[in-house]
Amino acid sequence: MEESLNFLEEIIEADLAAGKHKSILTRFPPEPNGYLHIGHAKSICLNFGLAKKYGGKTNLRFDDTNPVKEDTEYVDSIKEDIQWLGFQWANEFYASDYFEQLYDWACLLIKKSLAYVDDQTQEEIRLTRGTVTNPGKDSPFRNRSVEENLDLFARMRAGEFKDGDKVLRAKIDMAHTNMLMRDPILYRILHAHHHRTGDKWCIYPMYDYAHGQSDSIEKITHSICTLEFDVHRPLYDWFIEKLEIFPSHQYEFARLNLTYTVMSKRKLLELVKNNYVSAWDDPRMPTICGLRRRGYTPESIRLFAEKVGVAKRDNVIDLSLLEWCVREDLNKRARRYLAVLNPLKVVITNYPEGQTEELEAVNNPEDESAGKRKIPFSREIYIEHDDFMENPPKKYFRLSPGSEVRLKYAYIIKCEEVIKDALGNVTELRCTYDPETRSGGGSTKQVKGTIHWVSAAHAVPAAVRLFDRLFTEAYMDDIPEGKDYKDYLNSLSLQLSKAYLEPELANVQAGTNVQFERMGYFVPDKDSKPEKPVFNRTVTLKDTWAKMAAKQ
RNA sequence: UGACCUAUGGUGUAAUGGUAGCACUACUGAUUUUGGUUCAGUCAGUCUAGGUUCGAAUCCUGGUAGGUCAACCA
Repeated sequence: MEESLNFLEEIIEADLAAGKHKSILTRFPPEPNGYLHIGHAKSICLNFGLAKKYGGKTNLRFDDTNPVKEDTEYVDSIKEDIQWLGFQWANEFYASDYFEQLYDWACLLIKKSLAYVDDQTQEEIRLTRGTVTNPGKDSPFRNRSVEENLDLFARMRAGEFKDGDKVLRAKIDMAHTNMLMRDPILYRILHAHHHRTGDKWCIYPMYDYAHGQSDSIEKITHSICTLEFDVHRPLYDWFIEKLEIFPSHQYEFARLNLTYTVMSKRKLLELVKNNYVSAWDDPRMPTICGLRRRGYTPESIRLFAEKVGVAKRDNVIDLSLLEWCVREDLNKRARRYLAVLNPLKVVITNYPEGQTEELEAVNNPEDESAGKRKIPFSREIYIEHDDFMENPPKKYFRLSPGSEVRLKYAYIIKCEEVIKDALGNVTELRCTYDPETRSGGGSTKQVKGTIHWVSAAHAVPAAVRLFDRLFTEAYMDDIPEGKDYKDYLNSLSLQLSKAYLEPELANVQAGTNVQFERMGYFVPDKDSKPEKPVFNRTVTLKDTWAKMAAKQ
């Protein structure tokens, strides 16, 4: 059975078969102006994955041609995230490494009468560019002599002019149907400090003038980018042709869109800047570092990238696929523990006071080699508040007055009495247990429900936040207008301040992924059918654990 | 009233002129010390109208729908 190829793999295989390249070289070219998100992860997995599959290499190149937006902080985070995802670049380059070469090539274009210095204002340039349906008009400066252009361009570099006074433009065709070909700007004057070149330059190349040539300099064979750069390809090719340099080729694929998820760098930056979230790595963020804090593994993200596929049509991936990918990975690897997030006290009235026994629990039901552990059981325990309902709907399997339920790894208990406070809130349950039903004791008694619990005397209080789907749902398609967005986000965040954890969890190392036994909650069904549980959203503890340890 | 890109179940993605397949979701059943997991199954698709062909998701033409392009951003 032959594995089917995506369109990029087909292109590469054809190129390799035709002897066009001996091996392939791809690149991942982020602009260091923000943190990487799940959309970049797709691109990273593609570029590195393709190179790996065909025995090639991948460069990391920072597209740092706009100093006013870029920062070293972003460079560092990008490198960290790529490595965390499990990829290693062959070379670390910067577009700014090529500024001198790019300048020389610009002079070459001038000499070939293919570029000129334009004195028009930004406004004039915009107006004379025409529209998508109307051709543009030639600049009055379009036919300056080579000598004058060379002189002016050198003086631009020397800093003789203010920002915006002049630009260098390619001389192509002001009536071209592709707006990008209407004498695109190559260089603009920007008296700004660059995070790498400092104050050496006051003219900076534009994306179109820098990207293809950078690819060419590095001899990138397959320059893979997203669909919106499709219209840039003729320009990309134009520079390579006129400069007669290594013919890199650009290929476009559809970028990733995820339901309920904000993916624009601009909006994510807004969330951080306005303190709607704590930082770029806030677990509610769709950034790679945010996903990492939420407990996503590199493996799960790589699996996701593989599952979403690569094509040229616009797509919106269902968030449930991403969630499926973590569960798929973690179900097999992460140990499971008991933790009660929203506790309700239960006193087992017929269990001897002061008695404690150790019960055996399985560390991972899908992996026997993970072994077993002991958990303490005693007269007073906490159960999940949601696991008790005073007036249960028809198909409720858990505790309600008079009903029986199994405590995972322990006994079957029966709810005998409900205790309420003055406001009528349920504050405690009185239950009895059946000593014959100890787990593994051979009892044949069956009950419909099994719930998790922790011994009140032994439990560890958790002063941490839990990261799970509730956070995920905070990503809406658009950021709501107004200032209550922060409250909105917080209302969707699950506070774990009340939670109690099984004592063994205190020994778990920081940075370990763990899963809690059924992290479920009830949501009313849209068609107002009886409410329906949503289950096992693979709750994981990661960096947060270190914070909790520090507090104690 | 432009150019370019795209169109396959609810969502993605295969099939490259020869049986429309796979995954996620939803639903059903089996197993189950959590309703999770696992296993089995069900629902559901070629935008439209012509044309070429023995045969079209695939090639051609015309429509339609969506996307991209008019930063001195990338």
